[in-house]
Amino acid sequence: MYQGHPHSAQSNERLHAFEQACRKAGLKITHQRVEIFRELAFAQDHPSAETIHRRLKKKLPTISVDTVYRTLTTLEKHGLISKVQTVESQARFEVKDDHHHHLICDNCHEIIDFDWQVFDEYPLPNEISDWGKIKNKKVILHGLCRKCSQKVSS
Amino acid sequence: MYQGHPHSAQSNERLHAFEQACRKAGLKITHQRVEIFRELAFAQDHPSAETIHRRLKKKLPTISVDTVYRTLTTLEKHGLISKVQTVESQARFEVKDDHHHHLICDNCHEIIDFDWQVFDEYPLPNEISDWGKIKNKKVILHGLCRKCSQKVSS
DNA sequence: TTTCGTGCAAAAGTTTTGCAGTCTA
DNA sequence: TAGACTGCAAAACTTTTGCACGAAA
Repeated sequence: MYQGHPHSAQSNERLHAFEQACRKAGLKITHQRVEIFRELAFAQDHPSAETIHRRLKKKLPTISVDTVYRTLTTLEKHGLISKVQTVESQARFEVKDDHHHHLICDNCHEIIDFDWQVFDEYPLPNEISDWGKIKNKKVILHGLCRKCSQKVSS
Repeated sequence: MYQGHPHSAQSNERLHAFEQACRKAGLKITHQRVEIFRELAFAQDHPSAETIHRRLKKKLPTISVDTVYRTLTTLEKHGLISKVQTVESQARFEVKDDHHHHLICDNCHEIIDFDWQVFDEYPLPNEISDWGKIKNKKVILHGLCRKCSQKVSS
């Protein structure tokens, strides 16, 4: 359910898989790309391009925002990451993973992932097949996270 | 499931309810607001501010884009309409209605509504209650609509 | 008549793009 | 070395805001 710790073996695997995928796609493995992907893979909060840029400046002081945008667009085009559906003005991203759902706090805009296997296996209503071909189904829950509901009520 | 025809009794009811809600909220009932709401209520495609503006120019040639933006923001603030979650750069809107789900074509970006009562009544996973308080649950299906899958395959 | 809303124009916020130099393979 | 990638700067696109006039209650 949750993503690995920055220094775990699982993390290195993830970066290794990323480099493999880049090679396969004919993308050069640049310092910037690796760091952007790493940032996204280890963040649990589905950050925007601006957020990723801000965080990376500590490590790569000269990285530019447009590189972050360009890289995210490229990686999305190659199916390595995806945009998250939100009602916010800035686009937010996550490492591609079709099988999870989102829990969104309407106050602080935190987005966290959750699994729901029973739902995943549940058949869709019949009428849907008339519409076309479904590739992905996802549940999005909105509400107030624990922290925000305490703030609001206090 | 679907929204009423422009000239049905149901439609007039909808507009009437809108005017009531405006009065209750202390909002003046201007020509522009009524037309923007009407456009949204009768459109079945969850239009963006730009789209609404383009469509309204036939009827109200002098209406400005910023009025459309301002009106949509105001109506959303008062809970009469809502933003739709998308991965697109322009925000899209719909008349507020908590109990329906979305079917999105990844090619032409058509968004249509569907009902799924079995899901609505299905209990959430237990762990969710640890996170906070859920106010709304929604299913979003992605895929290719019939028209687009034919185009792609031909 | 008073207050709120609109249209205009300008600004702010988000993302994309052309170009010249830099780096990966 | 060749082609792809980056950083810079400028542009494009989306949305918001200040102000003066116009419209609703």
